[in-house]
Amino acid sequence: MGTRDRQRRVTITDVAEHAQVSTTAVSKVLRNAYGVSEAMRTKVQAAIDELGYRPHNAARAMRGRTFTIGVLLPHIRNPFFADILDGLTDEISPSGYQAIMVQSGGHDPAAERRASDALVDRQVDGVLWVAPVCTRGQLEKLAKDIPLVVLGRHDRSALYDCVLDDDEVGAELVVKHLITLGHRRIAHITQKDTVGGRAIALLHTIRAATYERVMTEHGLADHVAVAATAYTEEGGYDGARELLARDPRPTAIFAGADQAAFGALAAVHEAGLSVPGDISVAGYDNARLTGLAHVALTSVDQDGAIMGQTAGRLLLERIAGRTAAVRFSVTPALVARRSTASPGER
Amino acid sequence: MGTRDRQRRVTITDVAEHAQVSTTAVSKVLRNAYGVSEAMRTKVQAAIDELGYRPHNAARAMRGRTFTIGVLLPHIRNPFFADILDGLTDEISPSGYQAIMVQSGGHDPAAERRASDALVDRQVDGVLWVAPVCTRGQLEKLAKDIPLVVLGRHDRSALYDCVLDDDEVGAELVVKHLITLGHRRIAHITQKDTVGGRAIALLHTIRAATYERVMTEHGLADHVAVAATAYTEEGGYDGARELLARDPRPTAIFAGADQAAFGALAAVHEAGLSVPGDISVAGYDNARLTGLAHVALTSVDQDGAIMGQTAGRLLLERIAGRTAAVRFSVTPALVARRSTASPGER
DNA sequence: GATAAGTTGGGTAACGTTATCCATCCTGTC
DNA sequence: GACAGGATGGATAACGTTACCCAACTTATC
Repeated sequence: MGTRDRQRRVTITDVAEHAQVSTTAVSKVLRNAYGVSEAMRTKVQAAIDELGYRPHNAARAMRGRTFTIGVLLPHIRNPFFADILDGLTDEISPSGYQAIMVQSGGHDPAAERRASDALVDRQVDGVLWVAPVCTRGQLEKLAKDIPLVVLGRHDRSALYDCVLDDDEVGAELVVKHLITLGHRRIAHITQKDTVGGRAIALLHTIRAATYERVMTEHGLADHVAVAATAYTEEGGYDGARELLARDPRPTAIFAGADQAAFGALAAVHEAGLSVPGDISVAGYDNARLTGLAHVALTSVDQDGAIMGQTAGRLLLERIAGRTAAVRFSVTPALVARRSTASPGER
Repeated sequence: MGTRDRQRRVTITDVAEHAQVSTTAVSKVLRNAYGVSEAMRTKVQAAIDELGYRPHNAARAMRGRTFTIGVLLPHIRNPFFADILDGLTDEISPSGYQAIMVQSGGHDPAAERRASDALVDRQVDGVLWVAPVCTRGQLEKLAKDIPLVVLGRHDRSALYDCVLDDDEVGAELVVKHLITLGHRRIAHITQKDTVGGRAIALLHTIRAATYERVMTEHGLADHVAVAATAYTEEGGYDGARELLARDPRPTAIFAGADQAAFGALAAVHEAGLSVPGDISVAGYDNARLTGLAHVALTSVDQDGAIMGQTAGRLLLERIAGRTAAVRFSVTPALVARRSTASPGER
């Protein structure tokens, strides 16, 4: 440990001595527990302030709560996650809770498992898991130990709460928007399933299925064209190249995520085609960059801040004792920008 | 706490019983401590695997290490931070360490303070602080308690290590690139200082100062034009509008960060001007999106993964006992793309 | 004025781990 | 064969906090 001379921390005992009371009394004040007079509260609070005492989290974790919420994110490259986190923080910090994040690593279930273990080992009071790829069984196993809210999955479970975007509505908005503009050959870029049948609950599956449904409902079943790559720039690039090579070429591409739409835009430009003159492109997520004047991507806005805020509220409720499962769905909205137009129009 | 029936955790005692040895022996095996025979090691390890034991982090924190590195990020909207985090994770996970992230909130020193306290309270073994805005004194105070590596600040201190990009080299590359292309009226977008004199150490100050130095060295002192807004899209947008309104108009804009460059691009397009026909635009950071075909932003690449990896190594060294301060500087490289060209050229 | 009921404050045993001792046991050495 | 010295394993006291008790006191009730 080296010779670092960490000055000894101020403990609850120091505060108790300084205020001439017992450690129990101090602990009660800290936890807003029953059985503390107003006089006691002010006296102890004064000592706390005077000594600059802060509770030792690890010691707390041995007995009670840690006042920590663990957030599992696949990665931190998607600005949508930042919105979620901000919403969560707004909701939980007034109650003295702190959010800590851990990267779960996206597709690799083993890495994801390690990340979730890391939070459990650190005794967080609750977990917000964004876009998990593991099985529902594993989520339920975790939920038995710790209050859990899952964000961005269409699973149903009696053991944890779900916060999700209504991807069916969102995808329908995009496809109908393109149809209304006059497009018929509308293609879709989705994510390739890495895992088997259980993927049904994942949001990209919903978006892809809705795309096919709406196309079929409008008599465009023959024009369904799907490239299964990934919700990344590279995936969008590869997917768009694949779709553009088809004959006849689609006049519109609906990418299941903005990141993929960015990649698709690059591929379209590279092919010497113009947007929206030759090809309309639409995304999903309404990431910050979509709004920039030179990108102006049509997208679907899901209010990440509200989702994060709700997740926070649900976690606090669960920590307080609620056991019944709750499901919260956000209705998304279409944001039409200049990347989509009627086919043939400039 | 509700009626959740958390099944009791497997503890070191359970492992000891199962392996018919003392808890001390198990602890020694876990920590690779001295005084354990090969036979003992395998026996204990077998029991650990069989019972699926995982060390209880909070309990560890009471006595020894937590095997946790805390990472303070201003926010998670900058993909450059993701590179840093990935590099850090690669470096520390083989040693059994786990990184947890906390948002420090950017400009607000009070929020930053709360975030850093949160990590200290959670007994992390070391802290990587990315782009702190607090005073050097506060950093040193923290460094007295916990091994600290600061990333992205040009401070010097005997108490903590620094990992930084050589912003002087990077900024010089950009300005010289533009001058070589034939530009003379080169403007710069920088960040407005929120805090007083100490800001000298922050990277935007270095980039701005270098811009002025190189301009002056090339006899272009009269053409120096700086807009002090912020390293955000909005800041870039506002800054570019301000610069474009000047007479004579600059022929090139060097934005101190890619995010600002994106905003500047939007403003240029909105003004009906073309890039690079009318205006060349360059950024700094080489964020992922800069490479996309339809953005193609000239930028400066600083290898975030290497920086994160180095930070991880330095932290492990400090945890192991090193006390001498180290300073690690990464030399950046220019990535010229289509957003810059000779003035008047199309 | 005796008793019950409620309020307030404190003593203390955990929680799971580690580090410092200490007690063996084994292996050479003279 | 006595003894030193190293290797190995274990007992045990912390670490800072909380929650379950119980004791003492105050107020209400008959």
